[in-house]
Amino acid sequence: MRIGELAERFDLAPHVLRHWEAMGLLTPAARVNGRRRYTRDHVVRVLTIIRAKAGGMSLEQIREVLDATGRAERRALLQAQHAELERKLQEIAASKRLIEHLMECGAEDFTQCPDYRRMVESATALHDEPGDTCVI
Amino acid sequence: MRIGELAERFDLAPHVLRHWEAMGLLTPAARVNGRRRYTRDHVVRVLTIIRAKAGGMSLEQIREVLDATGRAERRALLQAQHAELERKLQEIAASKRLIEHLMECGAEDFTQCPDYRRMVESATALHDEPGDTCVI
DNA sequence: CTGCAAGTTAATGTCAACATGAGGTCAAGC
DNA sequence: GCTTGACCTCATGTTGACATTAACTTGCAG
Repeated sequence: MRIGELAERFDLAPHVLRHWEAMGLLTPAARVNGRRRYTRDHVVRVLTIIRAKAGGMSLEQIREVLDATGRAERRALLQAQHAELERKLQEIAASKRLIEHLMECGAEDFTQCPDYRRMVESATALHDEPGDTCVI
Repeated sequence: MRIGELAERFDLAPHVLRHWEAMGLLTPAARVNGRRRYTRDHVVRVLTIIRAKAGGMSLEQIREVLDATGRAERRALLQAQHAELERKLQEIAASKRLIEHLMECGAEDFTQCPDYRRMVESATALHDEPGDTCVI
């Protein structure tokens, strides 16, 4: 399988696969006259990379997981990533609820809506000292 | 309220607020001897920006929503953003399920696990033509 | 044999969202 | 009057994940 075929299969540009290779994520099975050749296993690997990216991992993080030797090491990395995903889920759910309210509320200047202020406050970690004089 | 105080309140660097201003997201209420002055309303605005960023919006998108005049225009923007958040939720949930399986599975080379291959396939939009000879 | 599409490396450009640094201003405290 | 610290503008640097371009080689059709 040549680079063009593999790239087209996932609607990627070939240089993306070369980039991933340069980043240490995807080493071709062989070279034929200098051209890269890939196998079925590489298809799974590319799928894995795409899925991991969709979950918000950086190429560096993906490389760590793919390179991890042994179950223990990989488990630790995955644990961290799992927690991170859970955090993101909460974060996005909060933003979503906020938007739902904004659409219902319909006040001309939504920053003046007391409901909105309450939601924003509760959804954001405040670094206020307790007893601060400026009450938002 | 000076820029340093507002920034510290959210654990931001002052130059971040200046950057947001340069991007058209946050205009100070006034200037005193050239120094920016902010009000309580700006606190809400900063919170809004932070929350929107946490939801994955770009500064440009945030500016559009904040600048939107009229309920209709804002509603349209929010609708789009709401759909986008829903998509992200699904995406992240899929990645999370994948990771959960990886942690349970524990095969030495997880890319060989048939369960894994099935999950990755189902979780990724494939651009294969039906009847393609290479069956992953 | 001649083209041409697809591959190669290497260098450089892009984009967003800041970060950093230079050089200057301003009010307060000693 | 002099220092200190927070502020100012303007310019340039950084990061991650590519995108683009240049200049070259190779595989295959006609």
